[in-house]
Amino acid sequence: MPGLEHFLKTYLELTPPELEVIAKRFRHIALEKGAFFLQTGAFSDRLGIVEQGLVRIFLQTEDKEVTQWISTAGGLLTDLTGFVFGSPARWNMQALSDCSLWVIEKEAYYSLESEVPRFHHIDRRFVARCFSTLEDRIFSHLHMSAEERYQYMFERQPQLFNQVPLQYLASMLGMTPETLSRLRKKII
Amino acid sequence: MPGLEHFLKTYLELTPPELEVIAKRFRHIALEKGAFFLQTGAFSDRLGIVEQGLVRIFLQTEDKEVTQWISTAGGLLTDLTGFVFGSPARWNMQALSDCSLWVIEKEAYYSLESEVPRFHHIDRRFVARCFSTLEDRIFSHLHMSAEERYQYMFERQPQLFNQVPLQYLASMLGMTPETLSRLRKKII
DNA sequence: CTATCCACTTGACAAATATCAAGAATACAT
DNA sequence: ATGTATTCTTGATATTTGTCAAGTGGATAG
Repeated sequence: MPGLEHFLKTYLELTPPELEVIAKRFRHIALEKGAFFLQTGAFSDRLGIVEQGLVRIFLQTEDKEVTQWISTAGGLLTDLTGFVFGSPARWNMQALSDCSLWVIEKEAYYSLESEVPRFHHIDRRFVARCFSTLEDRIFSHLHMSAEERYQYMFERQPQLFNQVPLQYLASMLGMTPETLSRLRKKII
Repeated sequence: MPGLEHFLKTYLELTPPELEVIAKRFRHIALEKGAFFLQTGAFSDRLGIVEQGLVRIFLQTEDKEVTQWISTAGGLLTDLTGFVFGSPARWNMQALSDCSLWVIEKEAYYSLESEVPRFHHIDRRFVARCFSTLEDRIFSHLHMSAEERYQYMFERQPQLFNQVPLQYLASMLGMTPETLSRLRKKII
C-alpha cells in the first residue's frame, strides 16, 4: 500500500528532507464506517488524507442531501474554506467504509511554515491545485450533459463505480439516481 | 469611483502600509472593447483587477464557446492555474466594453513576498477565497435547476443582466440562450 | 432615413432528465 | 439461514431543457 509520503508527493513537489519533516507531523487514525471526520458547522481544524476506504463529502439542504465528492485513497479531507479562514465548516465528511487516515492538525500544519522554508510556496501550490480541480468541474457542468459527465467521471475514477452507492455518485454528478441507473445500463 | 486600494481590501485584509506597497506594484492600463487580456495557450504572467467595464472569460470547445464568467468592476482577471504553475492558460479573457484595469506582473507579484512579510499569508487567503467561490458554484450545479441558478445569479449580480449579452450569461449559467430568454420572461 | 446586422424572442417540436410508484436485488441483523 | 432494510432498477408519465427555424426589434453605418 502506498504510504503517506507517496500521496504527499502527488500533491506537492517536495525534496526528501521536506517530505520527512512534513510527514512526521501527520498521525494515523482509524475512522469507522459511519463515523464523521467533520460535520457542518464544526471547526475545520485538521486536514486528512485517505489511506484506505471511502469518505463521502456532503451537505444537507432543505429538500435533499447533496454529495459533493467521494474521497478515495490519496484523497483529501478538509473544508478548505474553514481551514484557511476559520469559518464554520460547510461540509460533512462521513466514512462510507472502515477507513484509515493520515491527519495533521491545523496548528501543526501552520507551524511547518517555520520548519520548512519553502512551505508557503508548497502550500500555495496545494491550494491552487484544489482550485484547478474545481475549475475543471465547473467547466464540465457548463458544457456537458449528464451522460457526458457520467462518462467523464467513469473514465477518471472507475473504481468509484464498484464501491460507492450509486445514489451518492448520482448526486455528485448532479443527477437523480434513476437517471444514473439508466445511463449506466445504456452504456454497458 | 472606488480605487484599486478599495478593491484590494475586499479581497485581502491588509494594513495601510501593506496596502500601499502592494498597490504601488500595479499599473493602470486600458483594454479596448474586443481586445484580449489573455488568450488560451498563452502564458498567464499577470493578474488584473477590473476598474471599469466588462471582461468575458471563456473557452472554445470543438462544438461551442463556453463562457465561464464575466468580470465586472472589482473582478479578478487571471488564469490562476497558469499564474501559479506556469502552465499555458486555459481561458480567453476579452473585453466586452472599453475597460480600464489594474495589472500586476507575475514577477512583481512574487517579489512582494520579500517586501511584505505577511505576503504569503495574504496570497494564500486570496487563492483560498477563489476556491471558495468556485465551491459555491459547483454546489449550485449539483442541486439547482436552470431556473434556480438564474434566480440565484440574478439576486447576486443584477447589474450583469442589464449590461451583458444574454447569450454569454446563458453559457455562464450552463443553459442555452433560448432557455434563459424564456426564464427571464416567465419571472418578470 | 433606411438598410443591415446582431441579438433576442417566440413557436413547434424533440430530447433529456425528473418524478412517482412498484418490483427486484442486495446487504444486514438476528 | 431468514426476514427486514435498504438500494437499485424499471416503467409510465410529467417537466424541463434543448434544437431548429422563423420572426421581431434595436443599434449602427452609410
